[in-house]
Amino acid sequence: MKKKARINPRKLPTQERSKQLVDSLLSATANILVRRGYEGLTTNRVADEAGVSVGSLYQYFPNKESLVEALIRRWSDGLMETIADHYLEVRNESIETAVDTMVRAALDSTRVDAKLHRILTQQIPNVNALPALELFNRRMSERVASWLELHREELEVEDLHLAAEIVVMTLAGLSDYALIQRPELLDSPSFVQHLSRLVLGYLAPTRASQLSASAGKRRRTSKRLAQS
Amino acid sequence: MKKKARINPRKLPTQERSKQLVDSLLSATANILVRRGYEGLTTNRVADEAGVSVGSLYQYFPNKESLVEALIRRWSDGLMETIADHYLEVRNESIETAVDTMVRAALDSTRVDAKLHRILTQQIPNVNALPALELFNRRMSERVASWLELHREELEVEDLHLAAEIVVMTLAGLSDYALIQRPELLDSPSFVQHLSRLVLGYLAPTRASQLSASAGKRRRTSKRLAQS
DNA sequence: TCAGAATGCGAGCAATTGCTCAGGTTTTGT
DNA sequence: ACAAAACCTGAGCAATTGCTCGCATTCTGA
Repeated sequence: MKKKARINPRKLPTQERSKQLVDSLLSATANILVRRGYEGLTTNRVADEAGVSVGSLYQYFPNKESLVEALIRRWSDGLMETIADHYLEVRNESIETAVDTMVRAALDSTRVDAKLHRILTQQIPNVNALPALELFNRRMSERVASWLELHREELEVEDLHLAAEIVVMTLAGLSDYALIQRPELLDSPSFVQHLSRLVLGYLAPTRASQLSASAGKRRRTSKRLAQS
Repeated sequence: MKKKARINPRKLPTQERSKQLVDSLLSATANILVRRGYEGLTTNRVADEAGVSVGSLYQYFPNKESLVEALIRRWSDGLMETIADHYLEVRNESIETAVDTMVRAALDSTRVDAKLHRILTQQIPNVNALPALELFNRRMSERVASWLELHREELEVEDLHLAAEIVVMTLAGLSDYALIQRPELLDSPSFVQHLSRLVLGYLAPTRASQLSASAGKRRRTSKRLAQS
């Protein structure tokens, strides 16, 4: 148990064989994380689960942390991709619809692989994955900001970048919170409604107030099933 | 390194001497957490730092986790208290002022002992402190909910309990996020402004829209320095 | 074909950790 | 004063972990 034996991997996977090996190591890592948590994650165990030997593991990962880091990178890239899709979907919609879609997208992406999502977001502080997370958030914020630009005149906030960041932070935070402490909320229609109102009321309170005024008793009818 | 040797402490501190011991153990735990992180937290090290022997530690804490759990309890109790004060302050104020105060309170409580706050919230998943955290959130939500009751007619949300929970979750989440990823924001006036707008726009979009309408060019002048 | 590079193996080392226990010291109640 | 209870000590056990290294196997390209 030295301090930090090595920082770079000894080799990069060039042949197909080794690429598969790296891949199965990451999958094994994910499995073990889900089944036994971070405490139960052992390099020996990972190698075992992946059906390779520890030695091979240490060819491509300099240490235990880097395993989790790599997994987080793979995972957040996937997340980014699916959310980018929603972003495209939404370019030409009204603010109300777009916000609704974004909220659903956030909740959906939390639900997918919920258990892994949960463990990864929780364990991020344990590994040096903050940079990766920051990057992720920055890219998300930029996306949202550039979407906000499209609606500039309808919005009642000036600093669109700060606004975008706050929206992203809010949705991510509330999704995670719900996942961890109130899983029922994730599937509750009224939760979606409230989140939409939260975001819309922030970006365009006037529109939001109109909306809640016109919804005296009747249910609001917003369809749009986010998928993926 | 057994699995979980014992769950209950052997003794409860009854004499004054041992109470001080327990206290210094918790403080030592906090110090070490701040200086070396959770990885660096060792029962031997804690005992050393507190100037007692490991044996004594294990008289009052059944295992390592319980140390951190106890620390989290002590810390969240303190938090709860200071925030409860703000709650009293605010009973007779307008929604706008009250929201502003709550936002500032949230940011303040994050700033105090920022480093410890950060490590504790991050390490909560590592120990069995979720129950304590849930309790904390529930109590906070109840406080906020009962405050919302006072303004029932002015609000444009029906489910006040859900609303309270969302407000609490939002403020806590954004404060933590800011602390960890954008510390500058914690002291930025415009961040406070945005958060107030976020919450107000959710609870009472009509009022929020009036507010942002009347703030064409001029700076909004909201004083009120939250202290504590 | 075949050398050398890439890949893979896994027993085992070195270090560390959480925790115990037999025994000493201090406090309390009488 | 004195016994019992509460408190404290710390050497060291048992287990576990991250990681290395000498060697075997497979692949690549000329």
